[in-house]
Amino acid sequence: MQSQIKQAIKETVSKKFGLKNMPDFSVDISEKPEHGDYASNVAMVLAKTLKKNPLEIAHIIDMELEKWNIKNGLKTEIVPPGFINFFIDTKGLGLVLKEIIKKKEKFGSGSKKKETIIIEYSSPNIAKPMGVHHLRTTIIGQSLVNMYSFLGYKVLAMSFPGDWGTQFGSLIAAYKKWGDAKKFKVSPIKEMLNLYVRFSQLAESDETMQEEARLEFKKLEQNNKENKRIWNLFRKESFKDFDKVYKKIGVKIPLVFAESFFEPYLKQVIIDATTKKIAQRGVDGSLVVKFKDDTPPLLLQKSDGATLYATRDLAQMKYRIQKWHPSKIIIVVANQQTLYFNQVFKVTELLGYAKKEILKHVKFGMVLDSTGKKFATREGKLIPLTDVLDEAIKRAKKVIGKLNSKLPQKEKDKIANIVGIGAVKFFDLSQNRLSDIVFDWNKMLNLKGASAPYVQYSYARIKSIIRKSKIKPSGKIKIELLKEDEELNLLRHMFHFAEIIKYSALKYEPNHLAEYLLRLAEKINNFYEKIPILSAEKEIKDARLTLINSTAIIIKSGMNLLGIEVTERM
RNA sequence: GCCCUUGUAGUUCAAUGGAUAGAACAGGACUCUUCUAAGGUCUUGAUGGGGGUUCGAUUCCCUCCAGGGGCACCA
Repeated sequence: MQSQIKQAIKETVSKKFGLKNMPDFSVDISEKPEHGDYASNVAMVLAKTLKKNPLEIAHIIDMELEKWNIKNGLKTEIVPPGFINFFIDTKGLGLVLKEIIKKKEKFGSGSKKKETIIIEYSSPNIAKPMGVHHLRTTIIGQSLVNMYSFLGYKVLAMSFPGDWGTQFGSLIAAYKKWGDAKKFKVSPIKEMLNLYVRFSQLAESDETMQEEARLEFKKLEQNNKENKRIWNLFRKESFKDFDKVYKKIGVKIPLVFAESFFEPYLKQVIIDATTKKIAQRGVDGSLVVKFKDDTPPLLLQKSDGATLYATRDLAQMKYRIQKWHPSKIIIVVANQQTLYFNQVFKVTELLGYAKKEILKHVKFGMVLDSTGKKFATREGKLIPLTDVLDEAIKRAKKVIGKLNSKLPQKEKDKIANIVGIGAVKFFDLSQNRLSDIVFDWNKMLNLKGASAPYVQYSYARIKSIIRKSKIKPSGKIKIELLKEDEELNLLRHMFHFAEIIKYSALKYEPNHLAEYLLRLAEKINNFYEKIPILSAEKEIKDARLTLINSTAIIIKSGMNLLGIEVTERM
């Protein structure tokens, strides 16, 4: 509807005023009911070019649009300083309700598109537990995957785990020095972290240790048997651990291409870079890309011939582009790496792999420790993600125990899982992704107020009413029976579902969808307080049940797009 | 030093150049013989400072201040 209104205005204006270059104007979703459902600023934008009073322009446009409005179930109102507000009439609202009932969980989804979008996210590092800081990339990435799929794109969800590089030289060196096979077998992840921390701390003041690490990695790249064996051990245990975490948070990433996968492709990148004269070989043997502008140079090969993260990233860019021809590659990685991706995107274009424009770094703020600094794994300050999730489930369980003691234990556990994990995810997804988050247990595990449980609770209450009604809503829509403000406000809000998803996906900002769901829950709660359903007269009861049933569909659908489950009881 | 990013109630966060800057938590006052009180109603309270562009700026530009991050042999 939003885009239809905009298009209609555009046509009307160019016809009426004969404007060739239409200045950009907006058709926004109104924030307040008294401003209608949509509002346009077109008259104010045109005021200067046309040298006319904006109110006068608004009236002219409105008159021209009148027929079109009636056809589409819209009424308009012109308000100073020159807004044109559009109100959807009851007929229009009835059509929406009908569509929700018909399409169910597909309501708001887009038609199938040919474009392929690659979304790279999560990408944990081998030999380290997944920490809270992996939460953001994993959850934001997953919700983008869900939204773009819903909109009809062919989405390739992909992760690029770090299993190669000098840090594995450090680990192998440490394992050879202090490794204990027994301890390793008992708790491999903990042992790997210990080795890494111990080594890094010594290496900080000891140059020879760093040299040793580089040497061990070099040997790994040259296929040294013992080093490869140790590395495989690390890899196997790590992937097992990742799978556990993914299972717990309900994330599935079908395509996993670890750094080491691209080893055979590195040579070609080096050849591309040298033959195209993009990179220069230094006297010490290193290979560096220098940029024309003031972007700092990017190293592709060390003086000892070993490759770097950037080399492997470029290899994967080439691989992906040639294999899938994506129209967009979205990479969900923290703020930290902004400069790095600038460099890599530039080189990708210089090498002729793809235009820079199809590459998008979706960056986000970092999770900081209580002192406001970043979590440094090297100093062993990491908070494992599983700890956070377990604590969330524990807290949810406590609340359920207090409020809903009649449910069987098994169902209670299931609900605690959905609520606890949902709360953690929603906390992250409901805020603007660019700001840093200072880690705080209470903040992250909030189960009250503007949170996942708030939305989930609203859903459970609707479901409870539907269960108690003992009748199936007829599905017949008699919109004239819905007269109360609370009913119409609810419907008006549901109307915008599809637009919000599009907007969220386009901006790569799931928080708009989260905000939308909070407001939807708020509206259903207002409805719940004031409008009786079960005790209403038969026809009205049926209409109201149809209405809340469709609200439930949207809540579920929206929460699922954020990667959060809902539950029938809680 | 250069680059990226953030700064909004006591606290944690919203706000697509629009209309009276929204929530939540904390504080205060109400609300379960009525469909789940993880709810609802009322209430106190904010755009870091200074310029500029605009009919209109939390949003765009400049500058200063403060936080976080980055700047070739780590990833």
